[in-house]
Amino acid sequence: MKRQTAQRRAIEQVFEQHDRLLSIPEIRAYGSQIVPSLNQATVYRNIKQLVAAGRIRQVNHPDLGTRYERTQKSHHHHFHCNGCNRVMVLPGCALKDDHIVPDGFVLESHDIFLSGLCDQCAGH
Amino acid sequence: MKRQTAQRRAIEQVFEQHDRLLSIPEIRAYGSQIVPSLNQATVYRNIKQLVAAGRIRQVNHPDLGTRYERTQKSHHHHFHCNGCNRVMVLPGCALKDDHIVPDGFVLESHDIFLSGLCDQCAGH
DNA sequence: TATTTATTGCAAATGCATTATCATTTGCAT
DNA sequence: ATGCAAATGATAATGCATTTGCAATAAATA
Repeated sequence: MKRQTAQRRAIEQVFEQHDRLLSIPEIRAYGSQIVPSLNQATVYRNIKQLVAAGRIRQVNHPDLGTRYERTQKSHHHHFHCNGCNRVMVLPGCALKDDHIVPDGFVLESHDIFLSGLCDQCAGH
Repeated sequence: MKRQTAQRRAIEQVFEQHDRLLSIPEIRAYGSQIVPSLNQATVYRNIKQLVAAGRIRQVNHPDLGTRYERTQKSHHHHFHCNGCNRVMVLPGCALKDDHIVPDGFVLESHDIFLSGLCDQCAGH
């Protein structure tokens, strides 16, 4: 990551414009609107570097596979809309506070994946 | 699934003996203790049939990939121990009851994946 | 502006989980 | 006990996401 390139700027811009979990094809599609030549291999290469640099984070969604999002966000969970198939961010924590692991267990982290319909898809 | 075979019985037995999320290699390893010849392709074939028959369910763990568990269990979540690397079942629900999705959203399902240390790995 | 070399685009290659092929074995009805 | 089709074991093949090789392009630096 020693040089500024239009492709890399485009990819970062995609994450600014779409504040939700994105797949490689989505990143490539949105990025192509900025830099039409944008190649899939270039997306992979830059995503890898951005993850290594700590600017974006990989999320393995149980239903959708590998996705990416910007790191600079506070604790949140992901909501997958079965209507529009997008994954949006729900700020805050949905985990019960009390006593969810058995005695003796140490809880270090958790991931919560919600799904259903977003307001647009649910409302008629 | 028209015939009873030693292999299929062995695989079902594995799930009875190990009441947690199992990977294909784990199923194969435990099953081999019952039927030594047990082949990996046979495991895949039988797992597929057992899933189709509704006897076991596939779970895509965000950190560990594809795993399987018996269906006949009430609502629960999964705890991945970073010590012994097993995934155990925590009965009950750890989701906050109130107002976790924005207005207008419809919540249909959720998956919660916890991780940390189990009692055996945490206790000294 | 010329030079250097990181980065790109393209296509082929890789790794991996899963599936298909096929000869052999085995459950089960007769 | 026999015959037939389902199931197995061994291995090759597939699909897919991701990676790599390489020539061409384009940032940065002098």
